Amino acid sequence: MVGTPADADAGGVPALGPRQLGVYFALMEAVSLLQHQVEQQLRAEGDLSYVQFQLLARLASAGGDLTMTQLADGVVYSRSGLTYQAGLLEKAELITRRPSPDDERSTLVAITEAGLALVGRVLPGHVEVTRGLLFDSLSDDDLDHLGAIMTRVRDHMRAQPPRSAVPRKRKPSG
Amino acid sequence: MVGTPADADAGGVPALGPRQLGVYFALMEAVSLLQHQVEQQLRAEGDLSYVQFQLLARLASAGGDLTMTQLADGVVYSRSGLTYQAGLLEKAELITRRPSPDDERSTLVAITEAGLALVGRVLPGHVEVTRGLLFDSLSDDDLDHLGAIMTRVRDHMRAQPPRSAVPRKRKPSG
DNA sequence: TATTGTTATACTCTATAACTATA
DNA sequence: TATAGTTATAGAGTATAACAATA
Repeated sequence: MVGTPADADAGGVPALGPRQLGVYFALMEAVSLLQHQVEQQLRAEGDLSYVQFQLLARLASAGGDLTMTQLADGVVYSRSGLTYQAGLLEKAELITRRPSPDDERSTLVAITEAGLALVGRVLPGHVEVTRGLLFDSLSDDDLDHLGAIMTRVRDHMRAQPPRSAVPRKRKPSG
Repeated sequence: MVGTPADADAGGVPALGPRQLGVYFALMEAVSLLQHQVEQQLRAEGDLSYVQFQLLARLASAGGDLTMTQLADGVVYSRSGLTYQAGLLEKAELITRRPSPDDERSTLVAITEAGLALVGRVLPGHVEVTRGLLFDSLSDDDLDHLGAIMTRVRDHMRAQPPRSAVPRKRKPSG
């Protein structure tokens, strides 16, 4: 913990909602551990990164095709990054890309049969890992609460102006 | 959502606790968005990655020195990765490394005055970002619940045998 | 022999900027 | 002019394996 009451204002660490900081660090560490395990599973069973899995899952759940921009939303933070990942997935024949007839600037991305099959093959193990690490520790009530909280938080974050929180730059050490 | 009741068993996606999947995806996306914003802030105000911030924060809150192994725990998943990061932090004079007198295999890592100052300089903005994105959406009750849940989950994950969930390898597509 | 940490190396991923083409 | 996407490129980060030194 960084800002417990005891050491607040000692060593330059300001006194700032230690309870919230504790929650924040617990959240980040738990998700970090979960994500690491989940990545191991995806790599082992499907040779996929988590980002690639997210892209495939998004395409699998979308009714039809998605444009690159739609596909990127919330998963990848630069267009070139998505182009790179889409290139890999296309080379592995898990997705296809074709120009949109409506707007010829756009690229329509679709998941292939092989892509769907891979998602289907990987998902059980994926759920198994999350169950063992996350859901086994949660009561039904916890699950409801966590779901309500994180859905609200996620929607709030999505609605946020993307770069509102990058203030003036104060160059530090080097 | 990948496994809602409607499309379960359609397209190869098995029917597996859709409610849990929803909670899981909301959690992962929310934290991903939060982490991305937080990384922007740390980079802008302190020229730090999140991993580097974690390492400094851990050293700042530890009473005294930590060994490399202690420092790595939960933050970095390979020893060479920590050596790399420690090298950067040392070069920036934010930490020091020296051989342990007790066990001469070990390296003792300590945070410098500059390191403490940097943490102190970066933390307010960090808290500000998390407040805007996370805590503003949470009631006091939510905060209690989330804290209780994530602390329990984190401790459960920490106690887990690290590599229990990496079953047999089925090579997939490429 | 086991453990702590470093080094060498290869690889994955991301981001910025320049570019093309369409709206 | 603005938007969608790609390409080139550079940089950060990670992991594996081989290694040295100590327990």
